[in-house]
Amino acid sequence: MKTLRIGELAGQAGVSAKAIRFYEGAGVLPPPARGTNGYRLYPADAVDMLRFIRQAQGLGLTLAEVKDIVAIRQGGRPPCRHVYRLLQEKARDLDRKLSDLVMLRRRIRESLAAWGRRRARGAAVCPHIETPVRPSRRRASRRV
Amino acid sequence: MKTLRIGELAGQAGVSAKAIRFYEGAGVLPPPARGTNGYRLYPADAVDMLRFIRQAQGLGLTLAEVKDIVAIRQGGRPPCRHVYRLLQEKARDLDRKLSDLVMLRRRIRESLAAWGRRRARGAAVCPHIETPVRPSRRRASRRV
DNA sequence: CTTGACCTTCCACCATGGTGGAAGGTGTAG
DNA sequence: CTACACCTTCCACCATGGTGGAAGGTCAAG
Repeated sequence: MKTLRIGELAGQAGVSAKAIRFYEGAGVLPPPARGTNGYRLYPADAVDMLRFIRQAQGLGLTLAEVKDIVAIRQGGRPPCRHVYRLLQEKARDLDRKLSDLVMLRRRIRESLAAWGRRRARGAAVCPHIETPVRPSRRRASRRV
Repeated sequence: MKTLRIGELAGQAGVSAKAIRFYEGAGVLPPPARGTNGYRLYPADAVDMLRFIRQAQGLGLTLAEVKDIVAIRQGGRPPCRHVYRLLQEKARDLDRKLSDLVMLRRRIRESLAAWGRRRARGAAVCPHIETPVRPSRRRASRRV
């Protein structure tokens, strides 16, 4: 099987070599084999792994979470329940986040619409700031 | 008009005094008047301002963005177009983010379902990792 | 007068997700 | 042999959004 050096892997996966080493250091990406020269030698499927990492990351998982998932890929099956729970929780997180975001979007669109109307009538206020503050569990959507 | 010291403001707005000074330093919160003793003296509506900041932040705006908006609140009307554009763009961002998140959630739910099915049939794999990678404009939703 | 709560500034540190560069080894081409 | 691209490690730094603590000033109560 052909192995890749870090630069090739980086090129193919669309990340920087720096980032790859960073992932390895962070425990997200398993340490690869080394050549006699000390170079990292990655199996071809490391590309998929990296793409998965980017994908998961881009979709809202932190590296720490990705790490857990990737660890399971390596470690065989034992804690696969863990992934299950993690993903279940993530799905719930997303539900909350989604509804928050939908509300935010609606509010922004309303502000924009109101602004347009006032603009049309010549008022010179900036209504976006004056949106009523509904003191809810704002903390709920932080640290997601 | 009654003024508040930083601790009172912090208490009423539900943020730390540290954070308030941080916001001021970051240019998000305008520097308040000072007493002869050097204490910061906030007008009562600073509470609203802070709540607005937290709200905006909690809803996905960065402090830099909030800063722009707040600057306009202070500076009168001139760049109110700017807020308009900012919010328009934010709304578009949210559209993209929302659809990405909906996809992620669907994928996770599918993974969970598949896992349940395989589990029922006794397979010992971890399917969540093997989700196909659709190499799209993933970057589009980063830096939001 | 002392105690305690509050305020001031400043500097350091935390996590997260990296990037940049220095100093040095390796490998191939001309 | 030299040049150049590539690799190694390590340490520093960036932004973001803060928190913590030290050193000192202020103010009201006891």
